[in-house]
Amino acid sequence: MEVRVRYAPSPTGLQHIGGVRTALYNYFFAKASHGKFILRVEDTDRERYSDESLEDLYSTLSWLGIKWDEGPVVGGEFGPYIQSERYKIYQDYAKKLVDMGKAYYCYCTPERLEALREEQQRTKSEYQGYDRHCLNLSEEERAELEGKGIKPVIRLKVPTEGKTTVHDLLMGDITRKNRDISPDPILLKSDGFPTYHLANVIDDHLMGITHVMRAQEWIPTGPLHVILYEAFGWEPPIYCHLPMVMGKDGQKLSKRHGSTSVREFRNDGYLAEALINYVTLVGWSLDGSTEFFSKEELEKCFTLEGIHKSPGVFDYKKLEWFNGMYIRSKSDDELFSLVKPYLVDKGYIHSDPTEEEMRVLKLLIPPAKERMKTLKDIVELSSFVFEDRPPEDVEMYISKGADLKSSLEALERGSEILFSSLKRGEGSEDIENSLVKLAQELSLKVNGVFQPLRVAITNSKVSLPLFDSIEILGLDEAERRAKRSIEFMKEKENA
RNA sequence: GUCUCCUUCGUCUAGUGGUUAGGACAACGGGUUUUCAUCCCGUCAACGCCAGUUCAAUUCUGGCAGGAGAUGCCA
Repeated sequence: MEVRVRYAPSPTGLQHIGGVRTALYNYFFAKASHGKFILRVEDTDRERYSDESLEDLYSTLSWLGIKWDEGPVVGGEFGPYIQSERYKIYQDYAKKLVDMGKAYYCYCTPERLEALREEQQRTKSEYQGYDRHCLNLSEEERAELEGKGIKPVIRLKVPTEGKTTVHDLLMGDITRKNRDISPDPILLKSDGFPTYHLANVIDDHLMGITHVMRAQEWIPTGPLHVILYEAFGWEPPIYCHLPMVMGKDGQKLSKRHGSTSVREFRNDGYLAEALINYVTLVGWSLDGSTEFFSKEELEKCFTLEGIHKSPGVFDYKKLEWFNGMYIRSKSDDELFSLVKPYLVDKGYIHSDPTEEEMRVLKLLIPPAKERMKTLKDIVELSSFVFEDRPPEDVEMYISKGADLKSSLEALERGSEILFSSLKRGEGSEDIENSLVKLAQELSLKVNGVFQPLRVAITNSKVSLPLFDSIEILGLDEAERRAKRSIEFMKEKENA
C-alpha cells in the first residue's frame, strides 16, 4: 500500500515552528517510504482566514524546499485541496449522517450555549458540553424554528454507551469512554462550513490518506474522529500523534517565548538548512549522536520509530549554534548572496553592487563568516566600513592594564610603524612583529598596542582583526581614522 | 471539575534487567589568538517519588506526584 500523508494547516496566521515540524515529519516520512506528500488547506474558519496566511504557507514551504505531490497549485486526482472549495462535499456528507440518524439539527443560539458553558464551569459540573437540547426535535418544531430564520448547525450524535479506541503508532491504544467525549460536537456550522472534525475525516478518507501525523493536542478528539469514521462506515487511517513543541517554561511554544514563525527566523537571518535540521531534532532522533542532517538525508533516513512521545522544549540557543555551523559551511560566494539583502536593506550597498562594494565584501566575508550566528550579523560586523561612527569614549582605547598615556603613545607610534610599513608593502607578519616589539618597549601587553589601533580604525572594541579591517577600509581611510583618534586622545589627555 | 497523554543532565537526546548511564547545546574553566569569534581541551550536570517482581531495577508491573493538552459554530 502506498503511503499517503498530508500536512493540513489552517491559514489563520504565520506558519508556526510547531506546524512546520509536523509538515517536515509528514514530508520526510512520505519521502522515506516512497509515498505521497499532500498539502491541504483547511480554511473552514472564515472569520480567522487571511490571504496573507495562505501566501505565508506557500512561501514558507518553498523557502524550506518542501514540494507537495498533490495539493493547491499543483493539483492532483483527489482535488480540490482547498477545503472552502469542497463546501458542497461536506454538506452532502453531513446531511447523509442526519438521514442515517447519526447526526441532528440544532437551533441553539450561541448565547444559550455560552450561558450553558458558564453554568457548567461555575458549578464545576462533571458533565461538560452540550446538553442535547435539540436532540429530539419534531418536524413541526424544526419547521417553526426555521420559519424564524434560524440557521441550524448539524451535531454528531455521540454514543452514550461503550468506548472507542484510537490505535496510535506512537502511543499505542488510546481508549476513551464514549460518555467522556464532549457530547455532540458540531459538524457543520450555521454558515454551512464544516468544523475540523467533519472536514478532516471526510477529506482524509476521500484523499486516501494512510497515516495521519498531527500534533498531540488532537489526542483527546481522536476517539471522536474514529466514531465519525465508523458512522460513515469507513476505515480510520493509522494515527501517529506527534509530541508538541514547548517553550522554556514548559508551556506550548508561543509568542512570548520569542520568535515562533518561520518567517521571523528567516528575516532574522536563519538558514533553511539550520531550521530544518534543528526543528526535526526536537522530537526525533536517529541514533542519539548524529547531529547534522541535510534535508536530502532526512528524506532517506527518517523513521517513525525515531519519534518521541514526550514534548520537547524549543532551544533558541541550539538553533543559533546550528545556524552558525551552517553559515561557516557556506562558500564565500554563497554566503555573499545570502548576506547581500541585509546589506542592501540597510543601505550599505547597492542592489547592483559597485566594484568597490564588491571588493570590500570579498575581503569582508571570510573573517566575518567565523563570527556570524545569523546572516543579519553581517550588518553589525560591516558597519565600520559603511558608517563611520568614531568612539566618544576614550576608555575604549585603553586595554586592560594600560592607561591613557601609554595607550596614546602606543597608538601614535603604532600608527607610524603600521602605516609606513604598509606603504612600503611589508607583510602583516613582519609588521605584527614590530608591533609586538613596540608593546614590549612600552611595557604593555600585545593587546595594549593592538587595541587602540583597532578601536581607532574600526570604531569598536569588538571587531575584525586589524589587518583585515585596514585592507577592507583602504589604507588612506584607515590612516585618516588613526590620526583622528590620536588627536582625540590628545585632547582628552590635556583636558 | 472531568478526560487523555507525558516523565534520563538546565535543554535536545542515546541506552541497558548487572554500564564509570554516552553524545550535543548551554554554563563554567583552560589553551591557541591583536579584541571578538572560530578552533582545541576540560569541568559541572540526569534515570520524579513509593511499593512490588527479581540475586539484581534507571530498565518490568502497580500506585502516587508533577507537567502538559483537551473539554469552542478555532484548528
